[in-house]
Amino acid sequence: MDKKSKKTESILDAALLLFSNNGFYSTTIPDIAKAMGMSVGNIYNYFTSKEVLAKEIIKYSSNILGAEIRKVNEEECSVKDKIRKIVALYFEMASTKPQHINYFLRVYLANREVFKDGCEGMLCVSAFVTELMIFFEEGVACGELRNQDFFSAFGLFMGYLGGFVFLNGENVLDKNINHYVDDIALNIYNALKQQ
Amino acid sequence: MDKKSKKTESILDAALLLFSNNGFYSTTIPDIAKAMGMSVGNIYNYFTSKEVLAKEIIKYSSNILGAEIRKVNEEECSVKDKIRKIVALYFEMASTKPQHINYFLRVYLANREVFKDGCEGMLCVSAFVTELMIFFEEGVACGELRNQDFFSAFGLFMGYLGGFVFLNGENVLDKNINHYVDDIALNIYNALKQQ
Amino acid sequence: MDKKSKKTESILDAALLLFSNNGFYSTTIPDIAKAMGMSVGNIYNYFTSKEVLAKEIIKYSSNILGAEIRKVNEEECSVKDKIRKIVALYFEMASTKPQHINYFLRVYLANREVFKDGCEGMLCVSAFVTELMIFFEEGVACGELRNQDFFSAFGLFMGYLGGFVFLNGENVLDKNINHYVDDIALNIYNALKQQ
Amino acid sequence: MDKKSKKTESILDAALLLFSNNGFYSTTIPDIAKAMGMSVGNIYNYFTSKEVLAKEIIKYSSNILGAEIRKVNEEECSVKDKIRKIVALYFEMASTKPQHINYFLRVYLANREVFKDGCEGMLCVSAFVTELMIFFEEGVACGELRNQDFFSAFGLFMGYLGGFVFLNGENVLDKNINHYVDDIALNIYNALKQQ
DNA sequence: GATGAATGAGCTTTCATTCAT
DNA sequence: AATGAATGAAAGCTCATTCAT
Repeated sequence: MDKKSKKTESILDAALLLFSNNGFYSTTIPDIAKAMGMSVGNIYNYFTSKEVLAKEIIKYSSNILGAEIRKVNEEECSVKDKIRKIVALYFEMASTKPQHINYFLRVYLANREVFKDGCEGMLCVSAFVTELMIFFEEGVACGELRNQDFFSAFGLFMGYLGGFVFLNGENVLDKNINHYVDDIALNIYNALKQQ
Repeated sequence: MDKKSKKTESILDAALLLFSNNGFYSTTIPDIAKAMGMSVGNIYNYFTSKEVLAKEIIKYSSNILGAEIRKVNEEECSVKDKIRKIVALYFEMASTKPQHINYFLRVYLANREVFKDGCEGMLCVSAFVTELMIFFEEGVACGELRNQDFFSAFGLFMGYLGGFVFLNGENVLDKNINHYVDDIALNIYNALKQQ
Repeated sequence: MDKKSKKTESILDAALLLFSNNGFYSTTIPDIAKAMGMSVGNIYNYFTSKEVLAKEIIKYSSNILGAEIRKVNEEECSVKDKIRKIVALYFEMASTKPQHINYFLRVYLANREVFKDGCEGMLCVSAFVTELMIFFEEGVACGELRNQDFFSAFGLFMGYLGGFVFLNGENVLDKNINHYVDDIALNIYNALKQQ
Repeated sequence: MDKKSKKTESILDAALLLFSNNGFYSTTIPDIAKAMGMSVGNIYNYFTSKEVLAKEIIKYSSNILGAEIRKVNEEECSVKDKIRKIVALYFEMASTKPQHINYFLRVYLANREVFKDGCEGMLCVSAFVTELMIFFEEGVACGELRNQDFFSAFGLFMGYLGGFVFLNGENVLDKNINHYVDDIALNIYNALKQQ
């Protein structure tokens, strides 16, 4: 990776962290610059506006999350196990690198006006959606999952996991989020399996 | 209802609409005032700050949604039917009065800093959560639903429906959202039912 | 005193207290109304504006302070004793009804723009100035005080006392302000006496 | 002095002039910006708030006045002469750079709420108070002044001079303020001298 | 006389973006 | 590439004053 790409990525990382913690509008460009030890003006040499930066971040996070799911997709195991692995990695991510999931929940999902131009129709999260689509279609193909509308299944999977991470952030769960993996994987499997 | 309460509620309605359409930070008090044909200063005679207004709105919407679910809870029918009715009313709401659900998704869920003081731990949405808790516990009591952690079930129900409404708003669904009611109700039932 | 005058005076009292404690600009008409248990609008039936109210108050306080000094002027005693009595009553006032002196220091002396029209040249504090003028001229007439420009003497007297009350308010004095009466009366006497 | 310090000081000068002429609350940040030919926002790159600016100004003026008095303190002359010189320089200042003294009278002395945090107990005017303390203690040490409480003497000195500058500003004096120097210096000397 | 909802101009402060260096 | 001072529009909020009741 060349020097320019390296700096571009470190801006993405710093901004991701701040946006996901404090929200898009409560994070300022000077905040990001200070967090990086970089000047305000120089950030604009890498991203032409705050909105563009926000759009690049969602693609960046979507790629990272998608790559994790691809690893599961490439494993040789039952669909039931795959579901468990995806839930586990999602919650693992929520514990160790929560910025990716929080960015999705707090920035992407919420500030639609920011992602209006250029991210229509899940375009900016397609890396991630695609992997789930592969997972689902393979599960249907091998007969383990019921054949249904993809978005009915996707909404279940992602809404459930996202909602649960939100509940965890609200501190309403009795136990650590990782304790819920089995329960939740089972619920998802029961919902999607061939009855 | 006296005159003052009436105006208070009409501010809630106007602000709810704007916040849910444009987001909390992209909606200004002048925007709300203009939408109401009211002066900026007068809004502050009813709500002491923009944040306070946002908190009152989430309680207001939570009450309205909760009241709808209570009606289903009070009906005499199978749990399976109740799930279907709740999904249907949720999507009906998303079609006819989307501001309530969008406010939940776009404002409450996303702008945590705004709801920090006074809404901790789902406090401001308790009217709504309580009804779902009643639904779930009755379902368990009559043996139709598997006994599991409430939040595992709640996260499924609400994450799923919320996520699906989001997908609908993104225009990625092939059909009108009401066409998915049966699929989704079935998935939820399969996930939660006594196996 | 008729009902109207009574209410007028109670507005003066309430506003005097608030203005002297919090300053002219930091006190609002609603503050005054609330302190009185009266409506905002009704205050305007008694005083046509906040500025007019402020001007009436300085006359009101000047009358009260002037009346106190007149009592001393009317006593039969040496000029030296009169000085002591005036200092003592001034500090007594500063302890028991500080609003009058603080209004003079914090509102009248400071916010010149408010008193521009109608209070030029000490006009609004003439009741008070006049009494000190009488005191001074009698002292000169009886030979106890040196004949000098009145304002040289007035500035000493009032600047000194006012400044001292300010120091007291700043909590920089070691002892209670009343302990300084003798020292200060002596200093003033030494400054003004026939050498 | 570097460029940034230079601009900081020129903001202090501009704001001092406006505050002392028009009062703290009647002077707006846009007023100051316009007087400087600078943008509103940029002022906040130098001072974090209007209150902070006001506090910096009182320290700035206190330093300037203190430095003038130090010069007198360092001269070799009688205490009587020093009093005259201090009175003369004070009135000279009141004529040529009245903003410093007026700021003290109209802004610092009056708007206590503004100077509440960080300027307690004359802290922000200590440069000035210290010099007068030195003057007084040297006068006592050499036997020319009566040993008395410092604040009794300080209140006389500063209250008198401040009060007189106020009277001058009110246009009630018959003659130019500089004509009163001898009278006033004599009064102060008589008050403080060893009898 | 008495009320207090309503007005709207104006305040302090913020911040994305620019640009001379 | 890098800096950070500078801009200025726009935000949230306040409050003297009015006026229908």
